[in-house]
Amino acid sequence: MNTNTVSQLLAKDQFGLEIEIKGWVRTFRAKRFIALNDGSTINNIQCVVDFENTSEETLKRITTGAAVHIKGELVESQGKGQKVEIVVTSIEILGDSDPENYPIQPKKHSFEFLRENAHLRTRTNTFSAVMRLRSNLSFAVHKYFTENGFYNMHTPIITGSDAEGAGEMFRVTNLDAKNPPVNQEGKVDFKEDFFGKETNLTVSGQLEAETYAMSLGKVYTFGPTFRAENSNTSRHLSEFWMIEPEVAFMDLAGNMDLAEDFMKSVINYILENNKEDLEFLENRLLDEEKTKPQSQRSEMSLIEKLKFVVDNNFKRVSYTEAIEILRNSKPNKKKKFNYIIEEWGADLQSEHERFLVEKHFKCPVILFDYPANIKAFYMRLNEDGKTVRAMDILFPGIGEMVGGSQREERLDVLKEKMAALDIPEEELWWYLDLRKYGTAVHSGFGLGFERLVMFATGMTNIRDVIPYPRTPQNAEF
RNA sequence: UCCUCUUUAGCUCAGUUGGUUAGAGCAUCUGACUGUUAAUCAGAGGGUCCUAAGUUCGAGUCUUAGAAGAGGAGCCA
Repeated sequence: MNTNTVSQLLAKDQFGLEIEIKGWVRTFRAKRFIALNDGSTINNIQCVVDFENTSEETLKRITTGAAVHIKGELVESQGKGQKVEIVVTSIEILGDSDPENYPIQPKKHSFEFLRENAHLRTRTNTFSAVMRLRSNLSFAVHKYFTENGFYNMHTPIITGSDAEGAGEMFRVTNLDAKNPPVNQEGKVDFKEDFFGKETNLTVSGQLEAETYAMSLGKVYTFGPTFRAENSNTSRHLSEFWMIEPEVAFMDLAGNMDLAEDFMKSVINYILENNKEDLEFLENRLLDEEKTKPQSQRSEMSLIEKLKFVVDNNFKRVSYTEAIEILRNSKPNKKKKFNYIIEEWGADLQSEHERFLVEKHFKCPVILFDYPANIKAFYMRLNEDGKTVRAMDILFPGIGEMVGGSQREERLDVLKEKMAALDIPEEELWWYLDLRKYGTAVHSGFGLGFERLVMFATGMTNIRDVIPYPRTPQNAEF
């Protein structure tokens, strides 16, 4: 006798096998039918209990959420709805689950409620599907880069430079918060802190990744990233996972090619390996859409959307072209936008990005060559002197999925831009060294992993695609 | 951080111009039934109406302050 997973048992086509299985009870119907799940698949296996020959005491302990060990025979199902089922010969209750208090009831729960029970929410179909997909997407990320000659690099999580400019940072300190040491200027003296200087949690591994790209050629980091922004939206987390490849001798066009090929590859991987989970999530979304008016329903189902991304080229549009499209668009002329586009140089608001992606092109869009003054200091200045080789990839329903650029490789230009933004050279002496010794064209991008998971699962709140979301005022679990 | 909305039973929600003992569905429990698919049928139990202060003869309902959650915005990934 072997201990199997539900996934393995459901795939078997030989009947009459003596088998064992351990899992958790999802529902127990008519004192006879256990729907058993062990996490190996979205599907349950039906276990048929001979209740006439099972003690009343045992039957009472078969409750939603209980852990059980079942021995029995795998047979062709007599009922409709499943191919195989288990005729139970013995059942052992491994762990009881008090039905009066168990929060996950056999009924629909709101995502808000399940978020408060995040330790139990993967016992539901939706969250188990989402987290299996998240796991496989993570694997697909490493698979893609490894197969394409990239080295995985672990960039530091505690960082000593505060010049990355990607957002507010979380300070890392072990000074006494009530009574910190103070210097002569009356400020906190970080020289006495653990690292002898001010340190923070990383907001990006990019600068460190650049150093490795300039020796190992093609590298990527995939790790946790922290932003202390007070953002209360369904698209932002204080702690999230970011994928950041960095490649030497690659220009912006190559960067766009890489990002597009990468995204198609990982989405294709789950289309091939998570069919059942995707079908479940697709049906969940279809049910949800039935409650909406026709005009608000999406044109494509979840799987159709994923296939569309894999099969079609992303639309590449320069910032300048995008401004022209927006300026001549209906909502701009009729003043429907909250921010009317009037001239070149305006920063694009999310309403503009949504218009381009969801109304105008109806596909993922890569915007490139942005005005220099709305982008970061390290981006490669174009020959026109006003734009930089930056690119953002915008996805329908998600917004900005990727932000990347060709990096400024010319020492003098980089120094000028840092000076203009008051970034002290001492802070980034090592970053400048890359431009002093063997500098070369290089590029990379950052991709928010959770936003990828959102797109792949159709979930609309980023807090529902990470196990334990960290957001302002919330670090439970 | 700003704007809008929400907070009533374990969950999802209703609750009229302020008025007796605050309701429904699901869940739970009890009983019936037993090849069911979120089983069905009958019955029962279950309430700090988010918190604090106020107005009033009387507040779930009105006012003020606060907390938490959601949606949108900004910022971004």
